[in-house]
Order: sequence, then structure tokens, then C-alpha cells
Amino acid sequence: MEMFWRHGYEGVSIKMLEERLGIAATSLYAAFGSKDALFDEAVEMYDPDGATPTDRALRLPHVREVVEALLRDNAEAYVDPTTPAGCMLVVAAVNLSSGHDHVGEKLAARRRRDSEKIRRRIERAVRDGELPRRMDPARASSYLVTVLHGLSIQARDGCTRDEAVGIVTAALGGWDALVDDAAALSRS
Amino acid sequence: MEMFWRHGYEGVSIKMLEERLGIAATSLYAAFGSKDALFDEAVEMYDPDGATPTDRALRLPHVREVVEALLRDNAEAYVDPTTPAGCMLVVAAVNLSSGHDHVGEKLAARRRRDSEKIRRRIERAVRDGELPRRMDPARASSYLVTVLHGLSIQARDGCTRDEAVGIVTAALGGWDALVDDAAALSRS
DNA sequence: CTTATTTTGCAACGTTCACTACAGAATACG
DNA sequence: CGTATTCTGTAGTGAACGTTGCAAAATAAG
Repeated sequence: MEMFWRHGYEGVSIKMLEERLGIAATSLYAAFGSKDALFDEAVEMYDPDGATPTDRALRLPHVREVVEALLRDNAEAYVDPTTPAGCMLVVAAVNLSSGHDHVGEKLAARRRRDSEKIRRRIERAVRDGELPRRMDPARASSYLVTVLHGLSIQARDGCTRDEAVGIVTAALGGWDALVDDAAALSRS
Repeated sequence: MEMFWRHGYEGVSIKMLEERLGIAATSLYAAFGSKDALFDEAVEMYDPDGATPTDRALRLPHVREVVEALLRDNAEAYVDPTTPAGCMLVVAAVNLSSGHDHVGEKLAARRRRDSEKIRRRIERAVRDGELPRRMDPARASSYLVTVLHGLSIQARDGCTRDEAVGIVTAALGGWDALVDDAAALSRS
């Protein structure tokens, strides 16, 4: 899985996988059927539905701590030196040659899924009165996802943990400003 | 240039270039020498030093309008429907197979150059008293660059201009919060 | 017009790619 | 132990890749 995360779908050849997994190509195909299917398994292993840092953050009781955990925990994961940098869903299939577009689309679908989870959590907080009525969940979630995607690229560029934490803190300032602005609108 | 921007370095084959440029491979090589050199030319065309939206924004007189133009103008460019989505420096060489790392490194160097330009502009604003003394230029520029990189991925995912503008507004809230926090620190 | 230059088409080159067939070797199971 | 299953190594397949050589065709220049 880490190879696809680090090098992307096309950046990893069957030969590299043989060497990494220590098995012959024939067994690879016997076990997985195709490079595509192997990639899918790798993605599923990276992004098990319900068990990601995002999923865990979304289950926290208060939306401010949800947002904080969402950004912090993902940032921590992106800069974790023991794993490839960034988010696999963002970086593993950006560049694809003809015929491989479906690979990138699967990752895009997962990114959308995550974005919608975040939006729905914010909607819930608005319904529950935890956030102002005039809060725009779509915009807020877009902003948070933008920061996460950007952190992923920054992690790939060698961003340190301290830098990532600093970026998260700044981004939380942006979140708080969103909430304040919505509160002011809700009062007028 | 647009093909590399849209598909990335390895996603564009010489055959595709032949068809797009309407010339034979032989002439391609006569003119450019290699695919690498052609890519370099494309990058230089996309990112002429001193003439990018970032460069133009950095020349504005007041730092708040610098930051605003930086985010808005880049976001506009990333979602411009007449050009490929996102920032070429971010998306054109994320996934590279063995032997092509130097391609990605050139783009990373350009990203670093831009990040440093932004940091230095913020440092200048601190020196000139336009920003609080306790402002951290490195952190502030990291935050801005993170937002830009994230917007690039969002643009690739089909983000509309309105969504991008909304994200920029939220991110500006984060910038303002950074300034406010630094001002509070500077007073204590 | 002639000559020089550029471009083209063709046919490679050597390499890499994902994938397959198959006999033999290795391992697992009863 | 014998049998079944899995894995291996080998030798491909057909396609794609970036690049090159070269004669002929096309274009540009004087």
C-alpha cells in the first residue's frame, strides 16, 4: 500500500511490487487479478470507511472539537515520518495517462464522500443549535477540505510537524471567523 | 503547455504531443532536444518569474490587499474554465516513476520560491509596522500557501468559481485572525 | 530558379509496461 | 506418505514509451 501512496498508481510497476512484496508476478495476479484490483485493495486498506481520522473526528460530541480533531489528526498523519507524506486519496492518482482515468475518479469519489460527511456533520450542528443558523455548511466544509488537501501537498513538500500544527491553528482561526460572521448575520 | 498542466509530465506522451502540436516527433526533438526540455519550456511559459498572479499580488501597496489578491486571483485562475484546473506547479508532477524525480523537484523548487516571496512580503509588512511585531511570517505564508495548494486540488475536483470565492473568504478570515492574535500578543 | 534548411514518414532502437501460459518446485493438507 | 494446492521461474505477448537515423518531401531564402 505504501508504494502506491508514495509513488502513485502509475509510478509503481508490477516489478516494484514483486520486489516489495517478495512474491512473483504470477502469484500477484493469482491473488489480485490485476494491478487495478490491487490498487483498490490498497486504497481500501488506507481508507476503511468509518475508521479514518476524519471518521473518528466526526464522532466527537462538540463541533468545535470535531473541526479541531479533523485538522490536527489528519495533519499529524500527513506529516508522520513513518508513513509516506500527505493523504493517499489526494496524491496517489493525480497524473494518469490515457486509459487510467477511472483510477483517479475512484479517489475523487472518496474525497467527495469525505467532504459530504463533514458537511453533514456541520449541518447537524446547525440543526442542533450548536452553530449559528446562518452558517453555510457547504462553504465551511469546502474550506476545511481545502486546508486538508493543501496540508497534504505541504507534507509532500517536506513540511514539519510544527509547521503543520501552525497551519492548523491558523486555519482554525478561519473556522472561528466563519462561525463569528454567521453569528453576527443570525442576530441581524 | 496545457497538456502537461492537465495530464502531468508522464501522462503526456510524445505521440499526444505530436498530435496536439501537429508536428512530427523528429521535429519535436529537433526543436527541443527531449521531452524534459519541452516540459521545462512549458513550465516557464506557465510560470514566468515576476509575471504570475502571485507576483502581481505581491506588488500591491498594502499587505491586506496583497493577501486578498493573492488568494482571489490565484483561485480565479485555478477555476478558469478556459484553462486546465488548478496550479500546474502543484499538479503536473505529483506521480512520477523511477528516474523522473528531478521533474517533480523542479516544480517543488518553484513552489518554495513562491512561498519565500510571500514570506518576505509579510516580513516587510512587519518591518514597516503594517503588521504586528509578533506576527510570524513563516507561519502566515505557510497557511496561505496551504490554502492555495488546497484550492488547486479542489479546482481539479470540479470546484466552481463561487465555491472558490467562498473558500477564499473563509481563508481571509483565518488571515485576519492571525493578525488579530499577533496584535494581542504584541500588546502584552 | 537553385540551394539550403526544415520537416516528414518510416522504421527502427532498447526499454518498460501489465499480463499470461505452463512445467516444475515448494508447500499445505489429510 | 501421497495428493492437492500454491508459488516460482521462465519465456513470452502485445503495446507503449522516449528517442534516433535517414532518405525524401516540403518549405524558406537568396
